[in-house]
Amino acid sequence: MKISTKGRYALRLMLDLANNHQYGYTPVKEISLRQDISDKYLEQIISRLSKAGLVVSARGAQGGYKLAKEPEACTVGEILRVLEGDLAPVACAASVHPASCPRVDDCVTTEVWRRIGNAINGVVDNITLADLMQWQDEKCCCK
Amino acid sequence: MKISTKGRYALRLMLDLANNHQYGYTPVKEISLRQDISDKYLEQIISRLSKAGLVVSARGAQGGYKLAKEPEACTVGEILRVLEGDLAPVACAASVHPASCPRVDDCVTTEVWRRIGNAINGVVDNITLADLMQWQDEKCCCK
DNA sequence: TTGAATTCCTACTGCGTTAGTAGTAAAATA
DNA sequence: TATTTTACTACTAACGCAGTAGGAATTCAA
Repeated sequence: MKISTKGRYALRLMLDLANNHQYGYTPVKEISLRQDISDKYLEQIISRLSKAGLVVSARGAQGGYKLAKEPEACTVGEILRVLEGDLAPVACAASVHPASCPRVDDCVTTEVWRRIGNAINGVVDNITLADLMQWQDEKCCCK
Repeated sequence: MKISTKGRYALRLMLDLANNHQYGYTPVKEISLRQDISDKYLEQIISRLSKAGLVVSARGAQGGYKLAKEPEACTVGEILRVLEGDLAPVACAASVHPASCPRVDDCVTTEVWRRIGNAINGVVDNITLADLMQWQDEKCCCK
């Protein structure tokens, strides 16, 4: 019941892009240095975020990646789902294509999984990158 | 971000015991037949529930397992934690022994994981086996 | 026009976890 | 004493995770 490094790194990556949003394209290598994550690994992750349309890329020198939309319009839920898939804790309770199960008729545990899934979605769909940036500032000020 | 078969089977197992609570001890083999899960595998699962004190066992003929407390006093959270461990989505946000992390000072994503964990706990700690039994009845009546 | 920077694509690998299977010892009952 | 049942532990096949590696394609700048 854990989120993989891909999902965790994706969030740090996107927050990094949000922090540098004003400077245009950011190369993966820079993020890699700042976040201390292998650039090759980050590449795989950001490539999926790119295909999902959450970031846009520019090749060649001076290229890199930037957020496809403003930080306040990008939710944690969108990001995590790209890397982790549906956030329901079991396949039969997925919110998009629930897996069919022979026991579905008399299985009441599904309701538990459904409620957990809803709770998770309720959290991640209501936090944006802008929120994370603000939390950062608040944390910073207290020091 | 999925719950393993151990966790899922554990819940079905405990619900089965709850349904048969009035009849005293239930042997694993019976549960295995009803739930269509390998008895040897169930044995491993129930053994952990037993060590955790959620069920009590009796060896020998006419033996088996039964719930250690009434269905209304046993929450889904207790059950899942025995098999899945802490339900926080990442180790650094665990509610009992959070893993320490070198980035903890400037890492704001922890707050996301903490909120997800709280949401999950909020759900599972407020559903008891008795609730599941009631949902079963309601489902049954509609048919 | 060449070299450097950068994304893009895909194959490979080590390792730990999951999902079981299997066998046997110990205890209790009838 | 035979049968039923838990208790314990070792084993294994398959899979997913985490990361490495290498090279092709594209773009910019000197």
